[in-house]
Amino acid sequence: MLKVYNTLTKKKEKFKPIEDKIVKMYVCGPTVYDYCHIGHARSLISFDTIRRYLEFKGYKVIYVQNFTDIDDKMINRAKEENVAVHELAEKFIDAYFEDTHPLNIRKAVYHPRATAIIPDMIDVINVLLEKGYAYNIDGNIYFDTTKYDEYGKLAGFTLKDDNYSKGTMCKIYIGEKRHKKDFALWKKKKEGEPSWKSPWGEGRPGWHIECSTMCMKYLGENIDIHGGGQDLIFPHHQNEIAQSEAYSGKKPFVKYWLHNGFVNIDSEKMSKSLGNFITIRDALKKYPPELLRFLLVSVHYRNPINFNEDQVRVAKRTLDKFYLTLDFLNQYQNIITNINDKEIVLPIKKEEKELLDKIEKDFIIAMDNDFNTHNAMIALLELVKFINKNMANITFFSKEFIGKANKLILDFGEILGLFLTYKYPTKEDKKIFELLSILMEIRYQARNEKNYKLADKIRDKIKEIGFIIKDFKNFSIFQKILEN
RNA sequence: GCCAGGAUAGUCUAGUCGGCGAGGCGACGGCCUGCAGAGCCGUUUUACAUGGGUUCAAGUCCCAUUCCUGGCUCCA
Repeated sequence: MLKVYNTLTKKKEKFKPIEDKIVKMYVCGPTVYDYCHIGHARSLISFDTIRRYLEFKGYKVIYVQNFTDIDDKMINRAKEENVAVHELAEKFIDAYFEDTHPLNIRKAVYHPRATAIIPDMIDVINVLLEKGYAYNIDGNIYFDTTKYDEYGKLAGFTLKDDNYSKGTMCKIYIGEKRHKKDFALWKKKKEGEPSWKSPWGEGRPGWHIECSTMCMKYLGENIDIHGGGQDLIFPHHQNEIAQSEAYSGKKPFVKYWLHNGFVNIDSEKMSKSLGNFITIRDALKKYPPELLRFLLVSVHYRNPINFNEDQVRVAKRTLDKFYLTLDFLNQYQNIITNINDKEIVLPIKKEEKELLDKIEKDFIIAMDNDFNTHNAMIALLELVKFINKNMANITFFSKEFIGKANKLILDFGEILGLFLTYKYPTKEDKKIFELLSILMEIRYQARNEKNYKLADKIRDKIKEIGFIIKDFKNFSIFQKILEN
């Protein structure tokens, strides 16, 4: 039974999509005025993992993620760099895919851009005006939050208790808005800015309206999951709810609101304003992509994660344990053939069977509990430890166990977006594997004949190509050296 | 001020619709080893912010308090 924590109710709830077997899922994507940072990566990886798990549970997931390609930040940055806004967008949308691909973040079913749905947004705004939820002041259209009685329910406040004794709100410029929490649906054109024609004159959409419009256009007026970072709860998601429900008259707009926690750098929030952000691009120069994904997925998605060298080091050590297991399982056949002329096939042992069942059960229990990837990983780690522990004694395992253990780790690994190169080796990978296997066989013989000169030469040469060899008592394993 | 989340051994991270004390890292010791690297084992056990309360039983539930983080303003 899958349970998810819903920001709207602040409780874990049983997950039951509106339509059987189909999950309609929308995740807020980046504003494409800069490279994505590892905070984005965390959000994207969290929801990518959630998507993968839902698919594992048998749901068809319709996953939509937007690109915000028009807003103040876009306009300002374009001006600074002296390029057109759409050129800026092109550049960083391309960069988005370049950066997310190595992290095994799958593409959404739809990746709409705000500027591609301007007519749809205008339609939505029109209806809001007609229904009296919005007002027009000289070509600027605002949403009237006082007309929508549940305003604040996601963020945990009501307009009534909107008292701010400690300063923050005094700074807010209310301007022509009727209420300080009212927000722009449409902004009148300013000189030199991109603009579109509308019934209220030239202008451009406000920030929040694009997500509502896209949700409704691609998924419908009621969707199952809407995700994003915790910083989007207010005002962005709150405003989305208000305008969507006001538009359609159907509640709830979103059944489950899911929000991921922040990435902290040395215990401080990573943010653009603090300037302590690390782009995915820079991180990938320093760390292998799988290590990054592993690190980000090893913490529950709602908890804060502290990103520093120490954490990376710990993650690396743990990941190495997985690699050792996987390489062992993969090379098991070679190892066995080297050691024994003829194969000994033993039936799977009770202990092995029980362990596999337990791991599978634990993994699913963990993931069913609000996608607790941390515990899911601990379950897999238990299997890894069992294998690594008994590895030195090669005849310990039954062949059936080897196959099943390998499949289990790879299948579950795929849900976490890990170990995909083991599961889906390319033709090239397979050839390399065959070649290395031959070399390992030769080296094995050389070592048996105490011809260490040859054995070491092979080891050195293989290392130059990018593989290290680990010798155990009766056998050796080759491992790919991770590249950044 | 309001809202949300948190405080678990040297450190990081689980567990939180109650029922004998979790795991990783680090440290120390050992085993294995032609070399190298790695691996394995053991030790590091009055761990749950504080004070009350409920209970046969509380890290877990209730009340109060302290401190931390985030949001209330563009931000994943």
